[in-house]
Amino acid sequence: MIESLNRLRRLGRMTAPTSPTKAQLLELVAALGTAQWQDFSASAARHGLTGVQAKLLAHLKGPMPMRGLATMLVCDASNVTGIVDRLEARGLVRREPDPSDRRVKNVVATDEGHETIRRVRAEMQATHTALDALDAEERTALYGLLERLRDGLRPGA
Amino acid sequence: MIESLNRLRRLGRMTAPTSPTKAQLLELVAALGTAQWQDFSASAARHGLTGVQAKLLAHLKGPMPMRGLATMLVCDASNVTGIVDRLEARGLVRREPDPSDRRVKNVVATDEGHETIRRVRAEMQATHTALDALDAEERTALYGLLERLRDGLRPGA
DNA sequence: TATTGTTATACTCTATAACTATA
DNA sequence: TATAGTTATAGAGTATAACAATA
Repeated sequence: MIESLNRLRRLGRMTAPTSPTKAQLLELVAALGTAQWQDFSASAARHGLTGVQAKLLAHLKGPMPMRGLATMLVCDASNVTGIVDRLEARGLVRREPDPSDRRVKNVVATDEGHETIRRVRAEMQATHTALDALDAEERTALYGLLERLRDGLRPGA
Repeated sequence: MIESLNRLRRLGRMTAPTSPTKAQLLELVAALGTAQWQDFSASAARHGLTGVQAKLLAHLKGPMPMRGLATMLVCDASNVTGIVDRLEARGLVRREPDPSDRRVKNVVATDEGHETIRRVRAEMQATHTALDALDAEERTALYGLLERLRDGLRPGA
């Protein structure tokens, strides 16, 4: 237990001999965010998807109204029409009428849609080896820290 | 020392009672990356900049050739022309000839460019309070971990 | 009246290909 | 020949404003 914490500390000490400032930490978070998005987009592109299309598909666990997708993507609802149009044209999602509100259209992933995003996810996991060195306790600590960072960035999330 | 490590661990325990899987960690890294970019873009927009424009300006510490900017932004060189055009039209950057290679144009931030990006950075720091709770040792550990994550995402970086 | 989804429009970012001027 | 920067072009994402259908 103490050993895993010491290891956690050693991981930090390895590359940052002096204590980083808040500005340096924010810069690194930005670099990590950029790297994450670029890798995800590149992986998506290998499967014929744009980054945004893959992101929508990845969040589509069940039927979701267009409006909900706009909220998830943090963009105007009018944009979702085009994004879903292109995914639907490729047979990766379907639009279904909502039984309880005829204004609403629910978007659902097709089998091919599920399969495609599954491959993108698998590819991401395969190329991310940095996390494999962490044991269960270290992952827990890291998860909590990242969660706090994210909540700090988006208080409402 | 041990106390700060325990605190680090407690921070993790707080919101993740069970050990997260690699998939869950990657999903959280993605969410953090998205949140980071959206906050940065929103801050940039408040100062009349797009996210990419602000990113270019933020990395422009000294004179940089167009080619170097393309490498930094991880995009084709042809895109940089337009991005710099728009920044230059607003008086935030200048193009200067390179003395040693007449093919090269070096981009430099104007005083107004520096001032604008300084305000964006200040705004980001002000809204990111999550890091303030960490002491020097915790920041060091976190920095090292984030660095490892980033390097795992982009082995070449 | 308010909300959902869509259309029309304009702008930015993106890659590709072709061009020029230099090296 | 190769490289730096640009132009032209087409596609995708973005916000704004207006609209029809429904609540």
